[in-house]
Amino acid sequence: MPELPEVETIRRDLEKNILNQKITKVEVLLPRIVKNTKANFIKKLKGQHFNKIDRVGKLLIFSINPSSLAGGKVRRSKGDLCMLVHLKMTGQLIYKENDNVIAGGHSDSHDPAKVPNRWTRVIFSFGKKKLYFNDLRTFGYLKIIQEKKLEEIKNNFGPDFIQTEIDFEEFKRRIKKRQTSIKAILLDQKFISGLGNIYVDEVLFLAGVLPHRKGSKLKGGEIKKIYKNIKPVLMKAINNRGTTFNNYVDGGGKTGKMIDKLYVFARTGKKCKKCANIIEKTKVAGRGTHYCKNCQN
DNA sequence: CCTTGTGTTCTCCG
DNA sequence: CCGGAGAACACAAG
Repeated sequence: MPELPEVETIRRDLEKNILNQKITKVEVLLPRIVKNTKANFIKKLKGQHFNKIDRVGKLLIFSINPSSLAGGKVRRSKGDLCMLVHLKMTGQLIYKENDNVIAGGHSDSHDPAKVPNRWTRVIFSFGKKKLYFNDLRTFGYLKIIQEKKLEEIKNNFGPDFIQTEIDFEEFKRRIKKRQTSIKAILLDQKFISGLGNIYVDEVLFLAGVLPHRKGSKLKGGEIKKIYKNIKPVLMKAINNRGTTFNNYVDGGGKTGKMIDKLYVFARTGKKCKKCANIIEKTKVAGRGTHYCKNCQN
């Protein structure tokens, strides 16, 4: 379940490795994963290069430039193209320096530690170097769009606490007028972007607020605690290269180190790290929700 | 059956 | 009846 810290970790890993390299081959193994047709997708990418990777919420934006400009001054115009990549729940972007073809040269391996494997959907080649897009449940997508459409797409995302300064009074005012649970509010990508199920539970634990509480009923002090904990939770997760709960790996195919540092998520039945109470699990906003009823009110 | 991020559709309420 | 908010559903596969 890649959320902001996992997507940001991948973004940074890929920026170090694939920028300004000519895309020599694009293989689409599962056509419906690319949003415009397979033929068009390949045509728009082949022979070009990526010169920048941005992120808005959990969405990655790869800028596409003609390879004749590789390494040179980046000049972008409205007609230029971008590739959007959303990992949804089980998408992966794994970069490999060497040709790491599995034994026998087949791509039907059931070993998730090897690429390509049976969940590999798209392969980008930069000469011998490869970037694999894997997706077990195939909710993720890759899509070529015009740069001028970006503004409209970005408008669907709220600020993310990492790239943007957020005014507390505005944050409080907007929470106060919502009649739904604070968990649903924090999961709402139009309100703030980047948080998913894991980090919403973590933020609410640290803020001492129960997830089912309605936004309108929260006290100013409680909203302040939520506000103050969002950035630290995300930064800590980025510094630990993300949470590998089941499927997530970084841009080099390695697991994250954040799972051991979580307070409540996936700790049902275990002792609270602050008060030794038992962590409980329930359902809020349709999602599995973990909390400590002693530390949260 | 359960799991989840997001887009779409349905329902409710004033 | 309208608009908007929120809830429910759809999606896929293990």
